[in-house]
Amino acid sequence: MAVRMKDIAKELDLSVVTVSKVLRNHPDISEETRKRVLKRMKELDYQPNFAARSLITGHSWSIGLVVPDLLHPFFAQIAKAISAEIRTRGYCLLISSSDEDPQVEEQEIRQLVARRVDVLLIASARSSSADFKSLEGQEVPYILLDRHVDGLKTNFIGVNDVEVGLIATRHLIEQGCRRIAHIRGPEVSTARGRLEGYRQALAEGKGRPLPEQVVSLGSSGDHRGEKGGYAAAMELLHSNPHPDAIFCFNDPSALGVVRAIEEAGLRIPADIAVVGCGNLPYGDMLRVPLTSVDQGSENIGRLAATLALRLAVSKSRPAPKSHLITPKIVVRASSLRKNTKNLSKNSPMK
Amino acid sequence: MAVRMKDIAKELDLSVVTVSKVLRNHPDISEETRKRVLKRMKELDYQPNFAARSLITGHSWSIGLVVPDLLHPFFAQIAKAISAEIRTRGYCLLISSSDEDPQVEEQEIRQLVARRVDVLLIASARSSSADFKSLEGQEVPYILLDRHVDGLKTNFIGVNDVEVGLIATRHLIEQGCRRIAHIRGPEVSTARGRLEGYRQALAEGKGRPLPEQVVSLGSSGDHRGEKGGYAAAMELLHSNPHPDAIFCFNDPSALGVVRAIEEAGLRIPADIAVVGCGNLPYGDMLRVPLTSVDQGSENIGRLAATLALRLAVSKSRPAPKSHLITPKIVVRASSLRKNTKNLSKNSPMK
DNA sequence: TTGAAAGCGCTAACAT
DNA sequence: ATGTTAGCGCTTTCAA
Repeated sequence: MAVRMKDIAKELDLSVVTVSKVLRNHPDISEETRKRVLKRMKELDYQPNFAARSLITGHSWSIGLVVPDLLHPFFAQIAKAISAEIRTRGYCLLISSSDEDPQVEEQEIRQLVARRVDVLLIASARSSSADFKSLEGQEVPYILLDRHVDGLKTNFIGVNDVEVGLIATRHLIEQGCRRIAHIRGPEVSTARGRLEGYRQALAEGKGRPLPEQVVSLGSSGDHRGEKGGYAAAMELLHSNPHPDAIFCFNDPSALGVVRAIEEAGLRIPADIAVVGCGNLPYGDMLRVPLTSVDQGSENIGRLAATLALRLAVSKSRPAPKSHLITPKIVVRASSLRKNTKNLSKNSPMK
Repeated sequence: MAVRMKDIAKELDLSVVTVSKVLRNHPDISEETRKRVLKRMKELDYQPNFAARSLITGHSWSIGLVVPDLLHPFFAQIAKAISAEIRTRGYCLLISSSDEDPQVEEQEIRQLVARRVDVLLIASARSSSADFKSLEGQEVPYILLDRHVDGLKTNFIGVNDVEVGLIATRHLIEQGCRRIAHIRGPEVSTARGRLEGYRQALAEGKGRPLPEQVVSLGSSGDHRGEKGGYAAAMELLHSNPHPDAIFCFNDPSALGVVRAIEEAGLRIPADIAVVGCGNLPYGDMLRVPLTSVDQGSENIGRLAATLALRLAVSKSRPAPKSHLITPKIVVRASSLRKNTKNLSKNSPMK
């Protein structure tokens, strides 16, 4: 067995309580005793038993994170940022990748609740507020990431998705595009918001609103969305006249769109401009460097960690907070028809 | 507070023990009692307290994973695969991203040990076996992933790195390249192995061995290695004559190499062929589709999970096992000078 | 088939 | 400044 407080206490002829106090920097300990205990702890490489500590304090000093897909850079970046942030405060991160499966997500959340994580961070694959009923019942505080649920008054950290749709579409209009299509994502808040922003931008001009043309990615299990984007683009290419710009729900689908356009023998951006969403790593190294809306995933991670730590310690349950990141567009060749002041000078590679 | 066994027991006029037995499917329980208890548990949404259970059983039903960088698709894929594999068995995954920092790694490992994870999976940023002394002392079994440490008899799951270097270099030779350079990685087993394979391949021909030319990526903190690859390529381009092929330690550095070559006004692969390592997602969508050695990260994750689960339950400590994945080359335009039978038919996008 | 007693390793409240 | 007592929620052992 591992070394226990009892062992150290016995060796040093002290009580367990004294040893415990030393461990937690209790003030009522003489310098001498403290030194003796600390020394022996070092020598024996003592590690306190968290299970025992958790049992009595009710805290687990761990934070749970559920994401739809850990491989997706957006979520990986969030996870990484959270990990870095909480580790300095002695917290651990329990991560679970739900594979975009609501069933799995539900089950994993139960797991994490049973393990008494101090806070739960969820980038949910579900969309109905009913799904969160069970969570509301629990006393574990939780934060929704990226995707929120209508009618659920809860902590939320994500991107202003309407703004995403707005700046992407506005950018395309500025580039002279007039038949701008949108490939929308599944029925989650992010897709709805981006669609809404797209529509707002189309309606914004002085004259009559630009025509809207929306197709759906479908909710296939293919997380990369490359295939979905390809299929959706094929549909758009067969319309007459075909669009002169496509704003895509995410970068993977945009890559599929690029492929479809190239196969059709059309040029990007001359015939059709393309804008994605997420600012994929190495977007600047692609065959057609991809214009994309950056969602600041690192910021989301940092903010989430900060809020999580606050919730973890606060005994009372503070009023839910919403935090919206403002997205930024990163303009690259896939949409650059003329020089605009919007062009980011040092097109970030992240 | 959450519902406890005691509450259920009292309500149903049973003892805690009986409830506990029902929970764990103990056979000595009458069908009727079992049903009653199970029903009430459902109604109250009872979640057993893992801390209490762990304290007494000594198992935490959790597995720890330490990776250098969660954002790197290679490690993200491993994490995802492990997560999927262990979740079905009721285990949780504690992930920590060490940022390639040995200090952080050490600290995180201590954390995980203190939390009594049942198994520890480590893709280590360290290279000396001395670093693992403290772990040897602990009773927690651990598995090294991807990078192993010489002289440490331990569980290991990774790629046959010599084979990686061999097939990459052989491929370049087959393509007619004769001045093949290698940009090697930092002093870890993976970099050493690939270098070794590179050398073996150069020596393999009938005539006298092809000349070797090796530069180092340097151990900069830049995980993407894009900058490092660029710098290393610049060095190679200034040699006279410059190489006609470059085999890179990883894909990010290969991207930097591509950039350097293009800036120098040379063609890929006509003037210089490039091969990377890791088979980055969307490698086929790059400006220069990148030939790369796939390391089967998903397999590594699955194997790691399987072995981890075995170690988690076995009371005795089985003899350490090593498991080497055989890498596969995915040939794309960056190295394709002539048609070869090596060209994978359906150039996988994963 | 059920339950009483003991205790996992630690912390909190209260002596001394 | 140090120790005593009690108990966190559960499992294990053994008795009924």
